[in-house]
Amino acid sequence: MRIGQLARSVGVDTQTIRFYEREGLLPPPDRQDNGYRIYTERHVERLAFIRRCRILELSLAEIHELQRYQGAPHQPCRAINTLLDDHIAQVRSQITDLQVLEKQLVSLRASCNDDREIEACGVLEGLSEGSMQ
Amino acid sequence: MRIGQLARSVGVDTQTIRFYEREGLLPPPDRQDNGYRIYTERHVERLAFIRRCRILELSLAEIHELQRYQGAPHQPCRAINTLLDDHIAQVRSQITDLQVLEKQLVSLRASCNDDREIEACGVLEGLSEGSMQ
DNA sequence: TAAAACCATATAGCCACTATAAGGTCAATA
DNA sequence: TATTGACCTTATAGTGGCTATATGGTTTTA
Ligand SMILES: [Zn+2]
Ligand SMILES: [Zn+2]
Ligand SMILES: [Zn+2]
Ligand SMILES: [Zn+2]
Repeated sequence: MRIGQLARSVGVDTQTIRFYEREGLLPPPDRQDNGYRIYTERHVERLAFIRRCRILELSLAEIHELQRYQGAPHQPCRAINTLLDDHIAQVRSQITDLQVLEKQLVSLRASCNDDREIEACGVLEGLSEGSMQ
Repeated sequence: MRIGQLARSVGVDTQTIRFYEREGLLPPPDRQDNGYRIYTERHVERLAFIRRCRILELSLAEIHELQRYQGAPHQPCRAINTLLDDHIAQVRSQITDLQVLEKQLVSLRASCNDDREIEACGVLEGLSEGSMQ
């Protein structure tokens, strides 16, 4: 199949497919005489794998690492699980950070109603006077 | 004061200060005969304002907008409060998204313990077989 | 036969910086 | 006086993961 069909069947832009190839995540496929890329079913699987990883916000580097593990099927899988644990930890810390941020923003927002002049806006005051901890 | 002292007093890199100037967030200061930038106390305040906004993850575009409001002190402040409301909504949606992500990751992680071969790793299986919703 | 749809490469843009290179200026020290 | 070191300048490229644009070749369809 050609790149357009691969793109449609996995739900990715053709540009993204070429990008993954350049980044070494997707092996370079054979070419037709006219230079068009020809993909096989294995490419579909490989690309779908990448997409599922990306949905989980694994980085391209992490995906690369997972692909290397796939090439050594008899090693213990601890490294894979560790990779995922680290990723989970990072997501949790992002959540925590955003929750702190949300509290600060809500508290700032509470310092003003909608019926003031900008001069007297509590939000702008809060941002200007650095009463942030 | 020169750029280094401004940078230290606000806790920013000198590069970042020049970057803000290029982006129109910080007004271009006067120059000494040798070309060095000379900053005033107003620049300190302005830069500190930007930094406090950035800590709250307001975008440079949003900061720009806030600065425009500062120039019209007798307008009603509704637009400012709306800007903040939108930002809070965005932060909350990020949190929600990350919480969904965390659940998916934890469930994937639960499908494997640390004592398997990569071939049998539940994590890799889950990523390969697309049993994701 | 001509238009529409597809393919190719190369390049730039997004965000908010951060890093590097290559050089000019100034004060203090050996 | 010569040189070190700290400071300043501009210009350019890199980060991540795409996405958009420009320019042109190829295939399919009407
Ligand atoms: Zn990760
Ligand atoms: Zn207000
Ligand atoms: Zn925002
Ligand atoms: Zn495992």
